[in-house]
Amino acid sequence: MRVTIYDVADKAGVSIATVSKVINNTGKIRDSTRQKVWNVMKELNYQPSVMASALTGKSTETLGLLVPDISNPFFSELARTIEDRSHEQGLSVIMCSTDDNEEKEKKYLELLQRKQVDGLIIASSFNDRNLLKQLVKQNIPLVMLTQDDPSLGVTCISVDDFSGGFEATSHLLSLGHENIAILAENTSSSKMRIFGSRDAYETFGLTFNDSRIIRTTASVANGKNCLDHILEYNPATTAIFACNDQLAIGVLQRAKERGIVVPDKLSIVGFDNTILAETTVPSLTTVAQPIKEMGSKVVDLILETIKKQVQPKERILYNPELIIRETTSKCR
Amino acid sequence: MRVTIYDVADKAGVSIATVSKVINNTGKIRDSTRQKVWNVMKELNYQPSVMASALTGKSTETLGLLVPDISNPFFSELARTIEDRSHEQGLSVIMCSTDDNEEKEKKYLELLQRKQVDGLIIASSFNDRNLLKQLVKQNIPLVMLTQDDPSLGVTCISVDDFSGGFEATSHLLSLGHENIAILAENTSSSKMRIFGSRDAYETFGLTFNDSRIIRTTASVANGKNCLDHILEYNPATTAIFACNDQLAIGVLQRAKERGIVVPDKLSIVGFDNTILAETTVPSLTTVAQPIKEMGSKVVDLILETIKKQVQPKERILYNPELIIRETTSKCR
DNA sequence: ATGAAAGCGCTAACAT
DNA sequence: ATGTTAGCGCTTTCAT
Repeated sequence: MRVTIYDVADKAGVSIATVSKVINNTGKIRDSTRQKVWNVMKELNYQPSVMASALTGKSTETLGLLVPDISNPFFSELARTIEDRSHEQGLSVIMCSTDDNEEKEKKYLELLQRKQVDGLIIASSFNDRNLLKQLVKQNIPLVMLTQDDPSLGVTCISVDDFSGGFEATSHLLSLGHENIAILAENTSSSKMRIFGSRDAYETFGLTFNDSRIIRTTASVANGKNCLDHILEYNPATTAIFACNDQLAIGVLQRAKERGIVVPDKLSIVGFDNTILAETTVPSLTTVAQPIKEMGSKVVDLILETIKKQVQPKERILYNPELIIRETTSKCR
Repeated sequence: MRVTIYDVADKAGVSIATVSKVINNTGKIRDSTRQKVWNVMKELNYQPSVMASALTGKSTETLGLLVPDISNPFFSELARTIEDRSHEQGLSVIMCSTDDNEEKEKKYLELLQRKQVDGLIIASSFNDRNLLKQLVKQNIPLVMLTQDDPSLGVTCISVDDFSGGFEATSHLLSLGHENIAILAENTSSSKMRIFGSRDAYETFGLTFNDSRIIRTTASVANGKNCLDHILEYNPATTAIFACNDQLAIGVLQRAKERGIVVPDKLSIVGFDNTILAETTVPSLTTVAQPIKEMGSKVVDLILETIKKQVQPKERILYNPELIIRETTSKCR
């Protein structure tokens, strides 16, 4: 059987209360006693049960992380920094890939609550915002990541999507492209990127056309399909702004398959600057998010929220950075 | 406060024992009572506490997953299938990236034990095999993934690394390459891939040279450095077999940077067939692992182990598949 | 078919 | 400075 606090107490010749105190560094304990207990703990290889202590009201030292898909490089890179920072602070993280699927979102949220996670990091869009509102009402520590939705009244950390969309589109516009298609997801971030794009058009004195937006979800395969679609219905398109790297790469690959030279015949801008962006040829012009900073920050923030027991509802926007590589060139 | 079993019992006018029984579908309960309790649970949105039930000896419904690095596409893809399968079976998974760092390995193992995870999936090499042996001795359900080490006496799931190494090298050899460098990690899988490579040499009646092995760890950056090293000390090298895609891609990129045309001047074979392999240009010849099957299987197996409370110690090898793309060609 | 009560491993208030 | 004890929310005998 498991070594319990009783075993330690017995062997050390003290009460369990004393042992508990040395574990948690509370109360007043004589140094010699402390030392004795320490020794016994080591000797017995005693590991305090998180379950038991959580039951008494202490924390579970566990965070829940919801992302659309952990196998998407952007989110796995994000997850990695979150994991590192969490572990540094003594927390472990349970990962949940929601696929932007309403049922899964709900199920995972329930699961995580049953597990009494200390806090939730939500980097996945929620079809049913009410679920989130409920969490807030229940005062469950919660920080949104890559999901800037002020209406929720919780802390949001994200890149400045508006500005990112603006930069990406301005870049294309300044290269002379006017026939630009946008590949977007059904998320708040995509929405803001589109607004940024629209703003760029206006800045350039051009009119933005909603019909150039194609809705889809992040995957290389979808990127390919989108290009097929574009070529069929808008063959005059000279540039594509994809709201994430995976889509951009799908476009890039299909272009290659169809003999369309990038960037000569088609310029492409992605978003996220994942590892994928560097490994393609031509390498992908994209908008970088400061993944490390964001991941680190979100953990610090959720920890703070947990400690203070109040939802701080800040709104933190990081600056995106347009990284010009080889998939964009002058329109001709 | 949280809704507890007492609240439900009160409101339903029964004892907590009865409620417990309907939750777990144990004992004999009158249908009408069951219905009544069900209704109250729904009404109160009651969520049984995993903590409390775990404390009574039931499972925590949690798995620990140890990988070298979740942001490595191979492992994030693997993690995704594991996560999916686990959730299907009602389990959540805590992720731990060890970086093949002995301290982290130890720390995470302790952490996961304190959390009383039901089982461990270990896809990370262990510097200190004793830690693993201890786990086995403590009878903690444990399955090794991508780590075929029969000496451990536990179930191992992996691709047939020997055969993978053989295939990769045979491919190169049959193209006429004889001056092949190998980029390997310090893992059991790399070791077997090297043996496979050696076997290929022997099959071709050639002698394998240990000095052509370069040890490193998985990352694009390391791949680049390795090529620099090779070019300096073995400029006659015509082909490289990298034990994972990241290294292969590093090589590919550096080759491009240095003006070495792939595959004309240098052939490259990777391993894993991650998303990266398809997105490069030229696309990467690599050895595919059946990630989905392996991920699914490992969860089923650990579940079985948990249920039966005995370590089954099977050894499951999946067949690798050489995928010939564009980074390999005849030596000339 | 249902309930009372002991116990899981721990914390924290209260005694001593 | 240390110990006693009452919970925490649940499961599981054992009564009834």
